Parts: sequence; structure tokens; C-alpha cells
Amino acid sequence: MTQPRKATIYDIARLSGASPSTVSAALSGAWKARRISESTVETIRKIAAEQGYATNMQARGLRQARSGLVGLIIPVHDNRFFSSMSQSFEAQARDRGLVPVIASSLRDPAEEMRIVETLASYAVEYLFVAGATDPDSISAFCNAAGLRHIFVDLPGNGGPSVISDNHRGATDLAEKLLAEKPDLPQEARNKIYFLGGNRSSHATSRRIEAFRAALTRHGTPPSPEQIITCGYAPRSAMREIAALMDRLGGLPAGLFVNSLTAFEGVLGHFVNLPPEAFAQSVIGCYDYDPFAAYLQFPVHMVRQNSNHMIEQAYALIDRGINDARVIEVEPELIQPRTIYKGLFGEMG
Amino acid sequence: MTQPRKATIYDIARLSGASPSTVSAALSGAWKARRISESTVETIRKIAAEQGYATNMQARGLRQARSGLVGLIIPVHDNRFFSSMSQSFEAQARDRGLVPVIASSLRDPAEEMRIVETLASYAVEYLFVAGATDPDSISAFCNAAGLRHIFVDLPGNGGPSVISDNHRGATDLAEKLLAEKPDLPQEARNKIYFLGGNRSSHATSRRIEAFRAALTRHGTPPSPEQIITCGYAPRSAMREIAALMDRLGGLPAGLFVNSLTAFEGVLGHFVNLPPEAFAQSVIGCYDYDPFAAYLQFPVHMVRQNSNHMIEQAYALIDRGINDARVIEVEPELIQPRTIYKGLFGEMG
DNA sequence: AGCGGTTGCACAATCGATAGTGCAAGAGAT
DNA sequence: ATCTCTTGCACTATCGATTGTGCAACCGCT
Repeated sequence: MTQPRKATIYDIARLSGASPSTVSAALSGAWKARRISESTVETIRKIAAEQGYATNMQARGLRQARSGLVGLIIPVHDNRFFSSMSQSFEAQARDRGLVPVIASSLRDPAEEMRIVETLASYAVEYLFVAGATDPDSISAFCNAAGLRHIFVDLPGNGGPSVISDNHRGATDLAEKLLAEKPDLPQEARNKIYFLGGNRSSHATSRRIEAFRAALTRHGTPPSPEQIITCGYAPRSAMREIAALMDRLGGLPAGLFVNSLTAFEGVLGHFVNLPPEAFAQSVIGCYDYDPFAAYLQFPVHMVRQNSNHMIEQAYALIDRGINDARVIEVEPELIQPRTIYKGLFGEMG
Repeated sequence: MTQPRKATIYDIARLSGASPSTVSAALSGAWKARRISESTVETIRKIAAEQGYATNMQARGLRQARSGLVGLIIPVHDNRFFSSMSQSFEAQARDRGLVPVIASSLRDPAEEMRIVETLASYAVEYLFVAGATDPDSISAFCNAAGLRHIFVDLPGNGGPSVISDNHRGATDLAEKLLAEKPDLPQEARNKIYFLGGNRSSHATSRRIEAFRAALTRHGTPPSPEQIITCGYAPRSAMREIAALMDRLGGLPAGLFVNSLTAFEGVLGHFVNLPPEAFAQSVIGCYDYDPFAAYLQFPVHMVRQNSNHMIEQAYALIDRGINDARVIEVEPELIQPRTIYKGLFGEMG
């Protein structure tokens, strides 16, 4: 109610008797370098506080050709893997005095590109792209625009990438599925299925490689029908698992679900099954969700270390690295029916 | 590689032979009003496209005193309720040609206030605040700064609010817990517990009211120890449920968990229990998570309609409403072991 | 040819902050 | 008292876009 419009350095200058440039220096912290006396600074600070002054970041950004913004593009918000990443990204951005802007592309390349352009328009200082659907176009654009960018989760060829060690994570998970229980004959036990994801994505193809290699090591290379890459949408995963169970007359000995979203779809089907249906099966999911860790049946989950991935990405930026190197971060296999300890580590 | 720096309207002006103001009009869409010929516009558009021109939003924002940004503050990202809200918020922001900026406060009032100030510095056009911890301070600041704001999930006194009908949702859930199974004597069956949240928050206090009223209707008003408001942190919820089960020698006949984060903590304890432990209990949780819908024991969940809440909030903005009215949106009780249909509705 | 009315565009001010530069007043040295 | 520094600050241009205003050129008409 004091003022309808926000106070500017000109208002503060008028009220304090100083010039706008002095006010700017006083409030921006540049006053020492500009030899403004401490007493003047104090006066100005007091008046600024009274007036509720706040720097107009658009003006500062325009003048400095910087914005103080960092962008992160993720496929979706409502997914534990990406929302955890958002949480880490935001915390680390703040630690650096940057303001995080997070946008979701819904895995649509056109939307993704539009977001990149929008964020560039706002002069974000760095752009993190998680789960990029079209990394090359993004790099082309960013390199032309002089925008530093870094890929997370899925790698790109036009800039540095931090991804998780998908081969390792998938190997661990596949071996787990093969090693666990069912008192089935060896051959039946090896008949495990891979479900979800997109073959053209780097992560999925690495995971499939690992899956295939694990089965091969165990003496029974998978047939093509054992690898069902039906995308990430819950609905299609639900359709596929239903069709598969129809064909097999029940669950396979093991199921490797390739993302939380696909897993949601799988659950959409499981919901109709009796508990006994799971007796002869082992279920695994690449990615972790604390609730999924306590379902009716045990689920082996791979927890990607999104916090560490973001740390590494910021570290690359700090080191001024712009070339197309790839850094891999180790994921962790979580025992079924356990809640990840880190979840409780830093709280209360 | 074309240019190290981004092209500006001055560059386009030089290349096209037009003046900067003409270029601006051509590219911003104002050319008709400014009587720029269509052929000139075409030429300019072509050159702009070649140069990869993109409007500098900081400059535009400075000049127009608008930014094209809308802010949303949520407590945390990695929670299904809030991340779903983010998803809705983002989609609806884009529909309006606005760029969403989402920040999390971690339920820290100081951090929350800092975020409000930061977003104000960037001249966001509207500010949505979900789960506000200190709504009055936010309103005071925003009203002084001329920043339109709206509360979601938790109401405020200094601006319009869209919240869910907590009393209704909690009544439905409490009645469900009271109605379900156990073949216990009436009195033991009525001994259900409320766990989590913060008494000083409006949502929690309304839910407690409803909880209390439901028990009273059934003839056994709750004793104080039946209502455990231990905040939202998983860790403290875990501690409290452990302590409670210690006191009771097992689970109570019913447990009303007051948030997903608290529920995570509860699961952290349940993880150590045998399946039989749940035989005589009914579990409910205020808020919905698709994975939680398929745990070892059935869980009754209340799904708040965050998408509709965001719609209503935008509608208030459109209608130019700034007073402190409160709009309530109906939540939905989800049957255990069902996956919310909407989850699959709009996908592939 | 002269006149009022469009067309199509250029000029210049402006948004708020920052940064290069210049200058008066005071301190210190001789 | 003069000269040289230093201190403390004001002036002014600038970032890139938008917008109010002015003005030639051209049109049709008389």
C-alpha cells in the first residue's frame, strides 16, 4: 500500500540525496570498488529497506547480459526420479546464487526445442537437459546462441553429458532377477522379460545390451519377443503387460521394467490380479520410488543418484568444460522392501 | 558458430535496411497496428529466421514492465501431490503463453519469503503459493509490491485462495476407516489414530476437526493421544508410528496418515513388520500416490484435484479477483488397490 | 496544380540498472 | 602556499526492445 509501483534506484536516489549510480553501487555490493563511503552506503541501505526496494532483475540482466537464471528441462514432473532431480538441481542452483527454472517437455521434441528457445530468450546462464529427446538439435541451437548446456540422464554429442552407468545398473538388476528364487527349472527361470522405454534412447539401448548380455552369460540369450520397448506411457505399458500375460498364461519368471512411468502402467494391470499371481515371479524396476519399495510383491529397484549427477554437471560447468565428454555416475541396487536410507538421512 | 553473440533487432535492421523500430514491430506482431507493409514484414522475418533471432525477454520485460513469467511456490518437488500440481501449473501457464517458474520452499518460512522476493525481482506476473507457511507475510509483501498472488492448498487472509475441501475429504476417509472390516468390538474399532501434519496449518486443523467429528458421531470422541501432529518429515513420522505401536503392542484399528511425506516415514517403519501385522488394521492416507495404491496392505487414499485447483486459480486471476475469498475444490476418495483412471486417460 | 487523406516508415525517448570517466574537496607533503 | 594524491561521488552512455510522434511520398479528386 505504500506505493503502487515498485521503488527503483531513482526513487532511493531522490530520497537519499545520492545519485542513482551511487545507489546502485551501494546496493549491488560494488561500493567498495567504487569508493563509496560506508556511511553513505548505510544511509542508502536503510532507505532502500524502508521502501522495500528490490533490484529489478530485468534491468540488471539487460545491462549485464546475464540473468542469474539456470534452466533444467525434464520430461515430466510427476515422477520420482525427475522430481528428485529437480530438488537437487534447485538446491545446488541456490547454493550458487542462481535461480532455477524447471520446465517439462513431456518427451515431445518440438516442445523440448520450444522450451530451449524460450529459456534462451530469458538468457539463462546454463541449461541442463535431462532425458533429451533430440540432443543434437539442442546442441546446434545452443552452440549458435552461445548458451552453455549440459545433458543429464541421456547423453548428447554436442556437449558434455552426465549420465548414470546404465550398463552397470541394468546388469545388476538383470543378475538379481536371474538369481532370485523361483523353484523353476533353469530354462524357465531364464525366461525373463524387458518392458518399457524407447530403443532409440541411449539409456534404454545400454540397458538392453546389459540385459541381453546377462541372459547370454546364463546360457539363454533372449529372443526378440522378450524385449518389449513400448515407450514410457503408462497406458501402453499396461496394454503390453496384459498382452504378455495373456500369451504366457501368467507372469514370466522375471520382469525388468524400464522406468517408473512404465511401472505405473504395469501396476494398472497387476491391480486386477490375485496375490498368488506373483509367487513364481521376480519383479524389477529401473528407477526408484519409495512407495514402490513396499508393494504386495517384492520389487528390486535401481536408484540412480540424481543428486550426484547434478553435482557432476555443475562441476563440469565450473571447470569450463564444453566438449562432448560423458561422465557416468554409479546407480545403486535397492533391496526389495527397504526404504532408501538417504531419504531419512538429512531430515528431522 | 554463426555469431558468438545473439542477434538483436539492430542487427536485423542493418541487414534488412529497415529501422530497429520497424523490425521490432514486424517481429512482435505489432506491425499491423503500426502500418508496416506485409512485404517488409516478410523480408524481416526471413532475415530474422536466418540469423536465429530471438527476442531478448529481459529487454522486452524491462520496457513493458512485464516478464511473461508466472511463479509457483511449492513445499517440495518430490511428492506426488505437488509434482502433479507442477505439471498442471506448467501446462496451463503455457496455454496462456506464460513461462512457469516453480520453486520449492522446503516448508521454511524464511526461504519461502526469499523466494517470493526473488520472483518479484524477476517481475513474475502472478504468483501462486501452494502450502504457504506464512501467507500473511507473503500477502503483505505482494500487496506492497503490486504483485498479484493466489494461495493454493493452504489459504491466506491477504489474497484469494483455492484449497481442497479438507473437511469433506477427511470425513470421507475417516468414515471409511471406521466402516471397514476388522471383526473387532465396536469400541476397539473406533480407536483410530491421526498421524502427521501441523496443527497450525489450516488443512491439518480442518482434517482434525473432521476426524474428531466422525469419531464423535460414532460414539467415541478421540482422546488427545489419538491425534499425533508430528509435522511432515518422514523421519518424525517414522519415530511416532514406532512409538505408537510400541505403546499399543501393534497397529491401531485404523490409521489416518495426513500426508504422503509422513506416509513415507510410516512405511519406513512398516518395512520391518510381517504381513500379518496389518490384518486387524485399516490404513488411510490423505493424498494420493499411484504406487502407494498397491502396497502390501490396502490403503484408502484421498486424491486432491490439483489440476482443478490450478484451473480455479487461473480463473480467479482472469476474473481479476484479488480479495480474500476462498474456493474449495472437492477431493476424491480412491478405493484401495485401484489405479486412478485419470492417470491413463489422456495418454497414448 | 493544389489539397486532404492515407501509407509506410524513421526518429527518439524510455524502461532500471551498471560501469567508464571526470571532477571537486580535502589530506598530506614540501 | 602550492602541488600531488586520494577520497567520494556525480554524469552519462549503454544494454535491447517498445512506443509516441513526425513526416515524406503517394493517392485520388477537383
